[in-house]
Amino acid sequence: MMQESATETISNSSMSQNGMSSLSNQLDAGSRDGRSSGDAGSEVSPVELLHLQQQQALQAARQLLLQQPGSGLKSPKNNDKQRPLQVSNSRAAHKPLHQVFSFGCVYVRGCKQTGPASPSLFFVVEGHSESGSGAPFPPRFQQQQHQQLAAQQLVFQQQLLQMQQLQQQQHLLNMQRQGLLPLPPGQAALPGQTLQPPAGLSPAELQQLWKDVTGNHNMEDNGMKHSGLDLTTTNSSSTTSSTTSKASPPISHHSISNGQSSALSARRESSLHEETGASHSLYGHGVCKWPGCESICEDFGQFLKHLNSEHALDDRSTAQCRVQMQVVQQLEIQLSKERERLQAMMAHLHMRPSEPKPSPKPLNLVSSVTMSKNLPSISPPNLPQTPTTPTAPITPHSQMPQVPSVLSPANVPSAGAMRRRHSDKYSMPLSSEIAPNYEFYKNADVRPPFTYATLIRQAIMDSNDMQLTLNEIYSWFTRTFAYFRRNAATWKNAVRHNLSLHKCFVRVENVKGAVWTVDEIEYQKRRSQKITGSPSLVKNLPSSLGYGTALNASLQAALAETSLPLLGATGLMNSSASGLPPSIHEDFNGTLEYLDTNGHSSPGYSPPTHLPSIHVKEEPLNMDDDDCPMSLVTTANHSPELENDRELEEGNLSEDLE
DNA sequence: CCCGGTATAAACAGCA
DNA sequence: GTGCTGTTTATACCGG
Repeated sequence: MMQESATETISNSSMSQNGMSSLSNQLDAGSRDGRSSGDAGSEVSPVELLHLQQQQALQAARQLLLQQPGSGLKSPKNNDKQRPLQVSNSRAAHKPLHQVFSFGCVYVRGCKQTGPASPSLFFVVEGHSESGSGAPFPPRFQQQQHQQLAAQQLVFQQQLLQMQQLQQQQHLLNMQRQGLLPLPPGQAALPGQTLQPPAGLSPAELQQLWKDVTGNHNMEDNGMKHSGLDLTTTNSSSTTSSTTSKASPPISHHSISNGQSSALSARRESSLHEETGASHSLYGHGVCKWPGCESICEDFGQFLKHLNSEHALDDRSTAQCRVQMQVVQQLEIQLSKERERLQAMMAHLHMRPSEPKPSPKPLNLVSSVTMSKNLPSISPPNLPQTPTTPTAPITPHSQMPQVPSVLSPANVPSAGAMRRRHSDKYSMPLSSEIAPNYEFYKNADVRPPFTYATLIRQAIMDSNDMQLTLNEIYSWFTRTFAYFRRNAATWKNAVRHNLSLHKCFVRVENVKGAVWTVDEIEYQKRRSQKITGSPSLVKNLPSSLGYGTALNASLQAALAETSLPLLGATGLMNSSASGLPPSIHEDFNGTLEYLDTNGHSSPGYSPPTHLPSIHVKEEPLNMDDDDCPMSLVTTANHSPELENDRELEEGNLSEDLE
């Protein structure tokens, strides 16, 4: 089985993109069908109406902008010049989402409950698809199909909504990264809101939807507005090219953003939008939202003064900015993961019919998702913690397009097509990977995307006395991973090989015989060797720059956001940290610690360098509802997700990703 | 293309 | 002799 893994990996990885594309096409077609049927009744779809309205508003805003000297939009000519740029940005920001959108389906928490693993849903999808193609059905079946269709639409609508949220999040991220993110209040409620699906909504409803999504900030701000436009346009009229094309011209916030979030532009915005004193991403609710600042500014002007004086271009600001960049990166990674999950879900739903897989095991369904999630990228599957709670996010990384794509374990005799570990280098640490997927790996015959060394270390760390005999390590492997319940000779040999090979594994003679322990220093040494980039700056930031608590809170909040999917999953499965399956947490040093079901770390795992802040659940000081789209999530976050905090911090310390 | 890390396979030795 | 444990070597893949 191992023999073919290499070639399998190659072929799979090479196929992943294409496979995804084809899937996308299929799904796209499916969504088209669904939408076309819905829009067939009206000449102008609600979406189009809304789009037109938004277009008009945008045009008006553009006019205002064009009248502003030095606005970067001095002339239509300039405008044209910028268009490509804007489009480019837009593409960069939305491409993935668009990709997902093209599926006509969005990840929804609801899916976690019903789950993509729902055979009925799957059947519905299939039936719908066939219906779209004009496949004849018996009357009775048609009725049934109709009901199924409705159910399917509901699910898809929910997913679509989720998609919107995702897209918006990404958009916000981009904006934030560019320093011009006017984060409207109420955004935080986004993830949890039970908004009505775009499809079939009236223009008013859509407007309201967008308002809700943007926290009622809306059309005042070009950026947000455009964002909204993109959102609406993309999600609901991905097939109505005419409408979509109209959306491109607008001079979006991108233009402004590209011009930096200078005081000038901010002032411009302020003048543009009377009551938009808070149009600056760093200013909201009369408070400077610079990380760790929170200075109160009576008005926007004062804020600008404050900004220029207190947050001028210096080492500190630069460093803080750098940290913020990392936060954004984390968020983007998470977004990427979410996107992958969605794609995996869609892939699963669509592949399912063509793959008569009579596996009654819910896990298999999950497995399919997991494996297919690898399509475009990598990262280990973040699967449901329990077969009954198919929620955990798939954690693919767009940076790792080499991920082998395995449609499903059932299809791949050797689920271990992945010859190389993924998460080690590009994805989340083992802890965060395995923790949420604990049950999955335990039951699904999927090769864990971790190196043997990582797994061995985890096994040892997982023990009570931090030492295991070879046999116990074997047991841990088989106990923890279904994948290692076969081909014992192969992986056992590999385990032994790794134990001997890596200096980080130390053999200690015991009364009972020989046991293996982990030389953490050596292990970290190994890890650090793989680290790319200098962590020094970030590492020293909190102390040297006085970032302090606020920064930590910010990072944690961001990380909490990063764990949104996990959170969502967790939220469904557990109202609190308790009840979670054993989760492994990783601290700054990359050491893992297992949490018992009560969220308490097992004795002996507390790393010496453990930072208190890691475990401290702080309310993000600098993150109010305005700038934290997922603040609700953050607030609702629980200890299980804190691991992500640590991951981030760990990431900052460059000690995490192998 | 080179190099390092990793996975896999296998040979080999020591030991119970 | 057999099986387990541990070491070492060889080969191949992959990503930087």
